[in-house]
Amino acid sequence: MIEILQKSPLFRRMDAGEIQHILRCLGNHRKQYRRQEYIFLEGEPAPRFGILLSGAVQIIKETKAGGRILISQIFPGDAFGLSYVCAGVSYLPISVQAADRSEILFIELEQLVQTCQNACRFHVDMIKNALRLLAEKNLFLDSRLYYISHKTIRERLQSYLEDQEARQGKEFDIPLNREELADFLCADRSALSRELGRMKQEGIIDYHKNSFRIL
Amino acid sequence: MIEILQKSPLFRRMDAGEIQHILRCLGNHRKQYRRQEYIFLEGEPAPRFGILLSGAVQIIKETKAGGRILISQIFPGDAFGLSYVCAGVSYLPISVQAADRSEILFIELEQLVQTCQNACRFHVDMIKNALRLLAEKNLFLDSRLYYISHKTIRERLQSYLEDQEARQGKEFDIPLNREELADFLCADRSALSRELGRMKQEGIIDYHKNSFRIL
DNA sequence: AGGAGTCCGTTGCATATGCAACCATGGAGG
DNA sequence: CCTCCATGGTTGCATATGCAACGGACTCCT
Repeated sequence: MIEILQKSPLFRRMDAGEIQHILRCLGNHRKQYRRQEYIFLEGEPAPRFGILLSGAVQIIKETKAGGRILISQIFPGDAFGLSYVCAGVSYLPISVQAADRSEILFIELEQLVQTCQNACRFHVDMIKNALRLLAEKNLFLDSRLYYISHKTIRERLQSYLEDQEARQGKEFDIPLNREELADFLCADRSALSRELGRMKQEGIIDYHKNSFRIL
Repeated sequence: MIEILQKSPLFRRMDAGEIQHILRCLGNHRKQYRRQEYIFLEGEPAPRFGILLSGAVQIIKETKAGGRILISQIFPGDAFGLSYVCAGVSYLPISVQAADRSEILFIELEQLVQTCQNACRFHVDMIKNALRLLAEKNLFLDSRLYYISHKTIRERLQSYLEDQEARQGKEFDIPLNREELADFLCADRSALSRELGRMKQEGIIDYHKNSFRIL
């Protein structure tokens, strides 16, 4: 368990001893779930968030039509529900379900922000980590919105690829396959493929598999 | 100044005396800017965030083509740059410019999260407020992304309107005019108007000005 | 009254894109 | 070697939508 938490962004830069220590302040409230079991249910309030210790869980949304939309997948070490807890929502707009037998560590907002009686200085680090987590998600959503806000697939691709170039350099790999990229940019896979072909044809970009270059 | 801060989400639920007190811990670092002057410049690191005390500032992004995209407008009491600071970015992807003569209160991350020497308990409140701010923005972006991820304007409208209905009830007003709604949903104003007309025609919805109802 | 400005609906047209279907390639595993 | 499966490129077609232009209703100001 400590090894998992060391990889968790919420416990970033903490060693095993520090985590041991802070776990006592946090209450160490753990629970096991069976496959398919609901962890949070749409419509509930959100008094605590979770950290997945083992297994796999999914954030899902049930549509009016009865369908289920997969919002995101959570892997061991990841936190989920943090935004809802920090925003203090009284009605969860999504459900969280175990995709496998899973173990969850639950943390309450008060436990996170209160400087504990033990006056442990790691609290400050963990608060910083929580702020970082929310802020990074924010920037990620911001950038995605920025890409999608362009009306044509070509413009979406260009804004995305320019961003990747700025981060990784002249020749860069993208971490998504074609289908994932199409989903990410809210476009049809075949239409995206077509547009990529055209752009290569016109000499705007060059690519091979997942390696790209803007010309 | 205290009156402005009382309206600021970062100082939520604090009275004038508490704000006075916490300001001393925060350093009270203020600065005046003239119209057009840059407050943060694209490419800089982000060591501190700002709270607008008076005036107006804009978040802008310069495009490759030399154009300027207005990302968002900041009004007195609002914080800006918080996400970049909390995420610890070393390269700001946007610029912040004064749209009017403005006064800014600057706060550093360390000042926000460190329990101050004065051991003032308001720190905990402020940290909660910062978490809430980031989390709420998160949920806002999430919902917008959810609307936009639908491929047709009709579906975008439906998901948006259903959400508003869930929040406000059977008959609800939307806070955006047609042009703002079109921008928000990343659609063309005339196309959106056309689709609204069709939906009313088909008896799916009814509306008059900004008052809507789903049938 | 007249003029300017804002907001919103309407329409004709070109086209970008979703959709469905099919094929090619390459890797994994028997 | 063969089969199965995942990935991704291609294409025909219908249509949703961006774009540009215009007109009506309304407010505000002189």
